[in-house]
Amino acid sequence: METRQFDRWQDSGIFHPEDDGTPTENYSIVIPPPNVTGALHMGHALNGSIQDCLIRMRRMQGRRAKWVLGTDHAGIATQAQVEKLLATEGTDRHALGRDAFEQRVWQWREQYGATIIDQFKRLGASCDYGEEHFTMDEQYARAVVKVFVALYEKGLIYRDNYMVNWDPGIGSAISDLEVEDKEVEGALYDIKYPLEAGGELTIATTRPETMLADTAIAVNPGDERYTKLVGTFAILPIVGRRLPIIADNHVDPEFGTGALKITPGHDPNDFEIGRKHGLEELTVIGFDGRMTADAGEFAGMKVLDAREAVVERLRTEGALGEVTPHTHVVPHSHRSGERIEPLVSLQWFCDMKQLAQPAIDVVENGKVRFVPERWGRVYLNWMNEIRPWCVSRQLWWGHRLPVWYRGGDGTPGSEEVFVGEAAPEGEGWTRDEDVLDTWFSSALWPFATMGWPDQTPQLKAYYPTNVLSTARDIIFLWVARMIMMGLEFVGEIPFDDVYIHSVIQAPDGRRMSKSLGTGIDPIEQIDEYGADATRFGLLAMSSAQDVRYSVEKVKQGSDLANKLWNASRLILLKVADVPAAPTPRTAEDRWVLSRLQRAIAETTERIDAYDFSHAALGLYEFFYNEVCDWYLELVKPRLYEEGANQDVSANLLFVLEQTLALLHPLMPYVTEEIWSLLPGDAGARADLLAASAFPTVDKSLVDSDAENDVNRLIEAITSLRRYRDELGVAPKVTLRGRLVAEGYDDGLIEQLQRLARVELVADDAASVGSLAIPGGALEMLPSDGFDPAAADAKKAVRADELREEIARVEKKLANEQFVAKAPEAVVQSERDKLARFRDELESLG
RNA sequence: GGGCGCGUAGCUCAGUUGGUUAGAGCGCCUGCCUUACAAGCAGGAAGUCCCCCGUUCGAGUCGGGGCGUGCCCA
Repeated sequence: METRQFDRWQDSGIFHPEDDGTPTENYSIVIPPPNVTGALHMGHALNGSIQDCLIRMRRMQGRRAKWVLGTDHAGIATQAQVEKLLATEGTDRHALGRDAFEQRVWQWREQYGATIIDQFKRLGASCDYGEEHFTMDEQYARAVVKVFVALYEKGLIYRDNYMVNWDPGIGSAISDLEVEDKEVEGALYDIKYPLEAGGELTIATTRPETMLADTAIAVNPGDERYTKLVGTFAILPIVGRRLPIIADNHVDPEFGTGALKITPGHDPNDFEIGRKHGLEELTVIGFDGRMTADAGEFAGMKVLDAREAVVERLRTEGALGEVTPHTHVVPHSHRSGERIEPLVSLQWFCDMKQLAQPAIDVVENGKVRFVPERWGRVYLNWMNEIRPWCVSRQLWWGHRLPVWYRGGDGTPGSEEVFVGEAAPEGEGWTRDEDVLDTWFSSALWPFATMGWPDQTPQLKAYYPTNVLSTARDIIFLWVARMIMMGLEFVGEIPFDDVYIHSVIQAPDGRRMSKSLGTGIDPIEQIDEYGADATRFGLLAMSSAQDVRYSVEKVKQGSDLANKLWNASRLILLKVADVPAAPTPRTAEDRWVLSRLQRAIAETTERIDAYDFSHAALGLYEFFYNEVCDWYLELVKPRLYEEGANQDVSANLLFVLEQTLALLHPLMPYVTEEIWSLLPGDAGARADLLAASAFPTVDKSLVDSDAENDVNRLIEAITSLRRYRDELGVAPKVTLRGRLVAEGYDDGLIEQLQRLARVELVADDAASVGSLAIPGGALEMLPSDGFDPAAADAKKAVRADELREEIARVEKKLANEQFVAKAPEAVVQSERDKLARFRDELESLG
């Protein structure tokens, strides 16, 4: 069923709107590009449901609705996958060579790159599948090069020897955002540094092996213990180098001994201090994660082995003090999981300060709006402290830097540099080996997918897009950079709204992750419960916070789908073949049409406000509790009439049709399927629900009086049912009673009798029980199956409750402050309440 | 260290600018194979709204403090 409907949508072309009109008239979303290596996870499934809900509603509202689809080449992740594959073949990328390796990656993409897109189709996502973008497409690559060159020419991209996060696992620098701090059980080693002037200075460190590259010792200028030492020298154990003792505010006097060894080549903080004080940057750890030749006897050792060896050597020299267990945070690569090695390296950086300012402005002035609002502040905090971005990666899979070098004396940095969109003229140029950070290209996604740098019709029709829907962990990686690049290169924000959706956690509250074994596969949920139920469930459980995965909500969705089927079966089986139209004749007709108007208004408002949970649950409530539980039951007598009632048929069809349309953005499949069964000109709907109009409120159908009347009827029926149940009256027994209440016309009285199984008679015999209903009371008359003793007991319980409530309200009204200060309406409602309780107590007799 | 959340029924969560007897789904209990649906229907029980103090006629909601818990940034 799902495949059939999906194909009908696809074939109809509605997913692919023309490149006409303006971005204001049109509605567009670019998908946050999923990783080409990836499979659909719960976050994608939720985000897909959200975006599809928005797109489908706008499309039904008559706008050109375009959902731009594609994937990200994900440099590191993809390269790692292919390298793993090569390893199983007993080879590696170096044996293959760069060109062959790149070909293998492309091959790999051909084979696996469509997985996630196929999975989006299963979800029912109405993306424009006619164009599938990829961050490594030829046209896209042009955009990337153009941006790089432009930023270089502006002086914002530059090459520098700077401390980077080196990931020895993949052999590349990575950005700050790809680094994750983890707590590690280590030790704090006290090392004694002899002082030139005599004596020694003990320094605590977690990384003794880096001492080989120490070039200073620092103390806090306010630390009186060391004031005398500033300006003097210490001797580095093992190596024998003279280390100046300097003063720097950065040193925490509370940590360790208050004196800090400074290793500018291997620690980010030390690097800053080193640059400030003009210290030498020595390197003893190499890019391969082993000690370099400058490490002397330790050369070639792995870092952790060198640590032990250095400690041992210090011990034999008598330079080792106490060693105490110590838990500290160590940066790890988000990519390979390995410990980050902070290394000074010649890399390409992008200075973000200048780009950030306009991107800060548009959020501050509300041009770009975050939902929920608080994420805007998170964005601004980060943007205000933005730091240079290391954009070069020592990988083979990605956009190669448009940079060429010539000459030089062999040391990096001494060459002639050329940056341009095409290779430079002349001999002897070699191109930079490195590629750009994947996120550099994803930052261009909202406009590069639309053909930029060409001024394409698509760009004119759909940029800026309306909303970017994504998870909060992507705010810095994507959202911020997309806004900066959009403003810089198109001169326009990339999207009006940024909707930050919930992160879905495992049912036990832990992170959903494959490695923890806490992941739940959305495709399995779709297999088990259907795409509609999965979508409904995800939307219903989403909120402004993180939420735990709740399979109950998915089941609720599947219950709703089931209910739609069954209710439709009843309707389609019984109605006359008439056009769907609102044709109110009775109170329940006016009631349901009025309730429908409220459902339309609420659903529209909620989706407009990205409140998907209430939109979903509100429609569930409307259809279950109002349409099925009451309207269908109320109209059954008319429906079962000989030859089917024309008015009720038209009404039922109208209500069903409108409900299907309201639900379509949330549950596209089942609604489309039922839609195709509705009687139309040819006895079945040939037109697609997906292309039909989204319901709008018809004010003439709003009828508060009818709502009141039927709500009162419902309350009366429910009260009587409860009363019967509490008194142990058998379900089939029809009671006898006398109605002593205002506001029930003949129609309502008939419904009350039927649905609560009571015969209302004009009999002035003494009552044997009394039940409060809206507008008065229902007095019970003796009848078979009715036990007056039970009724008396019940009456006593109720009377006690009432006396309690009356006392409470009386006390409230006796409070002069309350009567004087509370709004009149509140006071009046308390008075009404009191009157109602007193009446009811009275009626109990 | 700085920041942002969360704590309401057994579970997962709603709860508008403070104002009926605080809600839903699931689970639980009772009854019903009522001709759309037993994957259903009818009804029910169940809450010290984390704790303390304050503001207010009135606090789940606002303010302060505390406890517990999760995340982000440095």
